[in-house]
Amino acid sequence: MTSLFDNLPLPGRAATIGAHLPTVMPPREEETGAAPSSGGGSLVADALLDGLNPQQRAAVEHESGQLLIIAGAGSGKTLVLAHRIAYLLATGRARPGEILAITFTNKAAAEMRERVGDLVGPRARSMWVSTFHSACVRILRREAGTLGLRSTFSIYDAADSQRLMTLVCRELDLDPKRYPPKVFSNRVSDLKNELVDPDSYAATVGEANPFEQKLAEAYRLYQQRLRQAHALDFDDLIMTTVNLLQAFPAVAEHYRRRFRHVLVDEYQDTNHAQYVLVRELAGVGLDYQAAGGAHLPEGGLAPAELTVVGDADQSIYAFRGATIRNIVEFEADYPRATTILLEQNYRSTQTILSAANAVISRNPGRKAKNLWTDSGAGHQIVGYVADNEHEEARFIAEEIDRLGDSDGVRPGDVAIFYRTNAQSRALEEVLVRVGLPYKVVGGTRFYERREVKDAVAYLRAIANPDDAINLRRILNVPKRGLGDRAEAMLTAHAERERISFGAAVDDVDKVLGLATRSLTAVRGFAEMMTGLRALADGGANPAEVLDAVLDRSGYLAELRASDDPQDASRVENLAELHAVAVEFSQGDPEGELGDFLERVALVADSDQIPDADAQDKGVVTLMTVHTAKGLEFPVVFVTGLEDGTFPHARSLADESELAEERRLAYVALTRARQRLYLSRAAVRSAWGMPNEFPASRFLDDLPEELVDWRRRESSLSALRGGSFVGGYRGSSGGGRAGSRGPSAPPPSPDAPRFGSATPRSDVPSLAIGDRVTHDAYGLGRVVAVEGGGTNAVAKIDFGSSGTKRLLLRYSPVTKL
DNA sequence: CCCGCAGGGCTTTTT
DNA sequence: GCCCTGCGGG
Repeated sequence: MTSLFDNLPLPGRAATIGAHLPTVMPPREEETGAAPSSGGGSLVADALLDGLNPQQRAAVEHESGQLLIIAGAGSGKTLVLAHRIAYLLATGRARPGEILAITFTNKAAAEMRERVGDLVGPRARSMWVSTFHSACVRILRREAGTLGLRSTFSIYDAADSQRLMTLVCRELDLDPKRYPPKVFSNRVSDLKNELVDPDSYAATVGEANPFEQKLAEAYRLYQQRLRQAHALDFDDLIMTTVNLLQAFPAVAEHYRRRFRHVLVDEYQDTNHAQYVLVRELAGVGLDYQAAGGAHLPEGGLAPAELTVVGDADQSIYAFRGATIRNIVEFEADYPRATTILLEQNYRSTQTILSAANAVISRNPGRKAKNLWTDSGAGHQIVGYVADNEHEEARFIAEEIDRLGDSDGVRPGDVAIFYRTNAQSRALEEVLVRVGLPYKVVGGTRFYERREVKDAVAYLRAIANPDDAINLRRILNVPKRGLGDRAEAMLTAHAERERISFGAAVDDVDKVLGLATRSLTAVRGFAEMMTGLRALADGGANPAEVLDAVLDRSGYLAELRASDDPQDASRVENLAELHAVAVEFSQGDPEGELGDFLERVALVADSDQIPDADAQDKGVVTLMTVHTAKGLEFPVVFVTGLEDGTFPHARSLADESELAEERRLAYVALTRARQRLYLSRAAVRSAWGMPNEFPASRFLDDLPEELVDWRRRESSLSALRGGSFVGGYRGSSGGGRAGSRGPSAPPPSPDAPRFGSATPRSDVPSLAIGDRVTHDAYGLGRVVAVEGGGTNAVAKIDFGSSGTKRLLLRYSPVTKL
């Protein structure tokens, strides 16, 4: 009903596959000798093993079957993968076209391509080195016909999907309070990541559960609308490819014959759909495994060699469906698999590694692993407790400045990490003030800016006339006097005639109920679009099409005419988009509009990370810890180490979420090569409201001798009588005032008390609506409760004192 | 139909 | 503290 295959004859179960494939390389038994490779010039396989440690070498040389490489942070994972690919080529065990290497980000893919290219030269070109998503797009474009899909299908990003879901919910008359489109959108994403289609979901939904029933309805309609628009959302890219491979054995066989070596990077971040995709592509099904691994179906194709690389301790994407099970259970999934452990770290000092190990070792149920290095202890970690986020930022800026003067550290050597994007503001303010050049990676992304999305919407609507979401977005942008009413008439016409929204626009003369004014406007719009499509079809490159769009639509003229300074920066952003298009055409003169749109759709935050150019002094890089994964910097500041910030408040109540936060902290710490700074703010404002936060539990785990505390406690806690030993409590018994701290006056009886630094054992159990009293804020009413037990956080409305979110364990709150 | 304003919700993390 | 949505006046 809602699957893409509805109107297509579904082949039955996989037929037995005939002829043996001609493309498999003749097996070569022992290839360890220094055989100069054939096509690759003077490349000698042995040279690829030079300088590798024994484990790395084993990972490069390993032959046949499935290989799991557990690669600790900084253990040379990318090097091993690149060398393994080059080694496959150099020994003649594979030809470039037989290799499929999958990464998560474009940046990682580009790096991999470059490194392999450096090793084997231009023949690396015919390998597929790409992200999960772009590999799927490539397959889907090629096989679009099989699916009854236009090969120029649109790719909807999260914002597009959410808009569509909002429309769908409205169409279903759902109360946005009870059934928030955003929640629906996320749930649908989860379902797709689990490969649950609308029908099977509907079948599992309990009758007594109205929420799930509505969700099932919305999912079905959402999927239908996507298909009508010839659009796929991010999750569809994976799910649809899996469906394709499973429903059409001939297609699956084609790719299995082609890709004899499948390599997957960051395997710990794969979700279920990606896991199944890998299995389908490699042809290593569980059926095969169940048969003992030795038996092949008659005349069948031997499975591809599968190499996966990952580190369970760096799995930080559970929230988007990644499951650590895929790597933890790899050996169970593939009983004949070989596992190689890379524990020697080539990135960080022993001090940094010891700190990271101390933090991660607290995670329950974790396979023991210990990173080590022979590069020495290095600098002590620097700890700092600031009074608030502005002071934290000031400390960081001063420190960067000082390091520049005393140690020649350049801005480009430095990265500042935070848990959530919102934290970047305070840091940016100070960096601007002191004049340190910086760049924020992520956050409000370039491609999410309104004007950029508008321009891209034009391009998408040109490439795919049925793309209703994007057409509707631009129908009245810039203003053409076409409002809700005109749009509703067009929609009604489309439904009556069972044509797409885009077709209705072209058919405007037959649309009933349109005012003459509107009719003229729509006609003008339709003619413009027709003209633009003709231009694109006539071979104009993306930049030229974009030019025409901005010009003929009047979009640019409108912005230029405005005296709003924001509009001036919008023009600049459009100019930047244009530059991207020009650059694209230079890199790929044959590239068509669809190719450009694909590039635009699949960019990630991490793709805009500045290269720390040796020439340049570079800029300080600010980003979330998630974005930082896979990167390294000589100097790293990890900020906001507070319980409630990092770990995030929403994870405090759940053990598995807390474990993920801990892995996140592990990732953060292991990015640092030489110097690591850990800071926290005693008070941090969110929603313009200051809140007090206790030290992060992760700080507790650090062995004391590793950390040089520049400031141990906040003024506030000193004021309170120094009952707070800033930075570390617990492990050493906690207790007395830090002897280095300023001696604190005894608390005056009427000084406000905001919280107690030592956790209380009698956490009051509160429910929404309870009336409470707080030692400082007075009477209040509980408006929300998050978490439970000792980690409970309550949002309490104190009337004139405002609404506060309090970690009850530390707050002097009494239930009335 | 367009614009301005008020109010509510929002902050995890992303291909 | 910011952005989007919904509402009312022009």
